Amino acid sequence: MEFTAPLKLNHVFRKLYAKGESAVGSFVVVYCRRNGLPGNRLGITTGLKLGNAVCRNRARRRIREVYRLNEAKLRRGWDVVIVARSRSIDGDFRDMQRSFLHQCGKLGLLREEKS
RNA sequence: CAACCGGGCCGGACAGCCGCGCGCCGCAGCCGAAAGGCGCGUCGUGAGGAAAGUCCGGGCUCCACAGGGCAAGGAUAACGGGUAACGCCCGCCGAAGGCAACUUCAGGAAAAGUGCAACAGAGAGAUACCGCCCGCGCGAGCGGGUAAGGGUGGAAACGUGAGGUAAGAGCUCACGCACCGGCUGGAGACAGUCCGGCGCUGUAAACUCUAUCCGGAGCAACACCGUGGGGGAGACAAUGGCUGGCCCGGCCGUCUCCGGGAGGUGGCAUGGAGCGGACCGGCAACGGUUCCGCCAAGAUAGAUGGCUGUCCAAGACAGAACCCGGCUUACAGACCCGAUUGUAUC
Repeated sequence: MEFTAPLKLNHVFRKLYAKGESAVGSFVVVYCRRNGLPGNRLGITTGLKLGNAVCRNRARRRIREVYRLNEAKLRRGWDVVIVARSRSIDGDFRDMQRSFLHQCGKLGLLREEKS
């Protein structure tokens, strides 16, 4: 990924859940907050409720792929945490991308369209 | 051909584009004095038969290791072998099931002792309800004998037949059964048309007894480098604490709360009780190591995904986390080998 680092510190996750902006979609829940860094940091949460390890892996990979394909459209300097919901395991991929972009638009994460 | 039984093997494939972990090599790219790091590119490689449950057995690591004794707890349970070891595997015995191939087994001891045996039933190692027989009584009944018959029950005085008797009873006999001792066979569990004794219910998945084994915790172990801190408050001063049960012995100021803190490297992967084939030994598990092949994930918010197309039997269960040997559980289906039974044909 071009400008995104993994987010691994547990206290950052908790801070985002507590103070970050959020948007709920049918595939995922997105939390975000400015981080004061030049790039973004991405964290993916796949809870035990989703199923066994295979299901959780699959959800995480599909979410990472959605993020990767649409990374160029996002603003920089944000921490983003994406929480998987059960449809992110085997829902339609194009619907999932559309839903994610809509959520990002709500949160003001999308870059201004260059006209 | 069908049904069934046992074993083995595989568990979507191929192509294109984009993307990821690791390794090697390259680079007139960036940082650095250098070592090296970052970036980019080529090539290679990249989850399972159960990776799972964490149920057993080990390796490895630390703790306790100056020990000694006792107790407790846990595990296993026919016999012989295999193995580093096992509660695993193979063979075999016994029991149960199946026409059979074959499958299943918490398979030591009830004559060391204690307990329990609900309901039913007269009675559960202690018994006479009905019945049968004898005696007494006019009679209802009473006293005694009796386990052959009835009924109850998972289980009722070893079973069947004959003799015997007042009626009966292993009381006696024949055959059988169970147990104990001998003899014969077998390496042994065990088996036997043999001989003698004996006739004593079940339950140990009740306590218990017998034999064998077991120190504890785990890679978030542990080692090294680095960072922060080396502090404050309180309690008890031996009649205390530690030596994860107790005693002897040994050691020591101890304990609780609050505050501060940053992580990295090794362990860790070209391995090892390794896998496959041939040969030799063995019924087999397995061993020999003689020969020939095969082994290449190693993350640490945790690498396999997305899209498109083709094919088919239409993709199940499911993701390595220190490493091995097993067990158990989950699983759409595909293929191969062998055996049994039935049917048809020769």
